[in-house]
Amino acid sequence: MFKELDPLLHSQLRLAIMSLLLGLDSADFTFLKEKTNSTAGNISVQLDKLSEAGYISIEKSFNGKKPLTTCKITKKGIKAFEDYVNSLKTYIKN
Amino acid sequence: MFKELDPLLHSQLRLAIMSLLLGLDSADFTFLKEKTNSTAGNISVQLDKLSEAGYISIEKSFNGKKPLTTCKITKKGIKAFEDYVNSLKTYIKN
DNA sequence: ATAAAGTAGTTTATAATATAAACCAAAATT
DNA sequence: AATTTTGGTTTATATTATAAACTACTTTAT
Repeated sequence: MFKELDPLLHSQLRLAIMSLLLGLDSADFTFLKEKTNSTAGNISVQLDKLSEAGYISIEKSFNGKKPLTTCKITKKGIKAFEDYVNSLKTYIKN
Repeated sequence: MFKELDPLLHSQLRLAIMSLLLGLDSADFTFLKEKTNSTAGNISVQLDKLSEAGYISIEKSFNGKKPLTTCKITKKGIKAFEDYVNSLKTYIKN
């Protein structure tokens, strides 16, 4: 009947992050922070969780002298997102 | 960009309950418990929350000698569900 | 040159949530 | 009459989301 909803994706902020990353080659910390209208702390925590799950990859470098955190969605992440959306449909369709 | 997700509906079990109620005239406690594959305690708590928010109405009666808790979705609940689905679409549509 | 403000984050604390476990009362079963 | 089942509620616990506080540096103003 109802499919399980991956708890890692069933979170407003993490879902927003994944949704953004799905449409882009990559995105940096500040971009995600602005687009999601969230706080740095919250973003930081959620990126870690997504990264630990293997849903995104994170690269830390420097943009000139400033730290730069770049995120990409992984294949596993794309799959998880698609599965999540499919599961969701068992709740909201019709 | 992303719309807020009503935290009351952004919960697997409450969403399942609402989804069920949306398609029925009414449903009783046991039915909801079985269809959602959840525990009585969890159902009880979530029904209270939905009821307090005015998303459902709860009627307690007896079926012969057995207690019977009957739930109906309210107009407010239907509206909230629709809004939730629309908000959700800002995250999952491509 | 140095103080103040801004950037790009991380870590820690707190409040809210979901969930399960324990419990209760009555009814049905053995 | 003791045990199990039914239909729940209440309480406890573990997880989560979120914000607040902090770090480390850079840029800007004085």
